[in-house]
Amino acid sequence: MKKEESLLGQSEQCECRCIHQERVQAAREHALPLRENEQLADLFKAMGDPNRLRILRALDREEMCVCDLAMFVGVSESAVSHQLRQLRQQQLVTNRREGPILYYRLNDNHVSALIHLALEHLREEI
Amino acid sequence: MKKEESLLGQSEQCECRCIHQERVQAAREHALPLRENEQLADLFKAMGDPNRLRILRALDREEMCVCDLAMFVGVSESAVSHQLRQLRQQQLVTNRREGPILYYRLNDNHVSALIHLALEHLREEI
DNA sequence: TTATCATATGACCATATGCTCATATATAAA
DNA sequence: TTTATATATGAGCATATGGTCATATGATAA
Repeated sequence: MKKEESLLGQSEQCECRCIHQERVQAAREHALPLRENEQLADLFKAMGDPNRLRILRALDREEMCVCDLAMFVGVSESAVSHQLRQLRQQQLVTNRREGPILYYRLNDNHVSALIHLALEHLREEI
Repeated sequence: MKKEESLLGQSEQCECRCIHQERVQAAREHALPLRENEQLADLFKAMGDPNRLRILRALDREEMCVCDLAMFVGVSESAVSHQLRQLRQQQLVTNRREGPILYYRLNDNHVSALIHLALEHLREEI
């Protein structure tokens, strides 16, 4: 995780046999900033777990509280709470408090759109 | 990974305190089949690594061979090859052989669309 | 055939992940 | 205040993941 292209400046020659230097160069110019790339990966990673994905799908319909989600997913409330934290950190869900109960919902419609697009990909490919 | 809702049939009472049974029930009816949910998670997971994401972004422009990608990402060709295998398994990339060289490219435009949508989400949220 | 190049694959290891359990916090009721 | 409810959080552990190294494969050249 720490071996970045720090030492591979744009004009350096590589010791490895690299076939298309121009393409590598072009790819570098087109690449996302390190930090943004990392954030993007974190976003996909947050969606890349079966239980978190179930949670997102459930919240795509209506808001639910933690114990509902725990029962739906079939794991402990603590486990769901840990998962929800990751989803919150990636701005995938938000909540609203009603007394002692927190109602979770999707943060915006990008989430829904991402899932639907991915499902399309999945269903086309086979 | 093996504790599924196998024991939580639709009509059973839960021992845990669950507030909105109807919502849980509705979420169950709306839920994806286990296998499809798993596949969907695998797809997002494949996109949820910084180096694999860089590879996908690079291939979004033009096809590249393994050693190009290795140089671009800044890891060994072996590492890239391992990553490409995951991307192939998720149908995110394909390749074409030209002599001894394999040229990789994105499999379809869903991939590109997913990345752009996720980037939108990222950029809006802050 | 042998040698070489481009890539793939398996074993291994350090780190990351997801869960459980115990505990902490926050709100509401008694 | 004390008690209960709903959720959050930290530690610890088993498994998953991503990299390296060594080796295998597949294509081309000699």
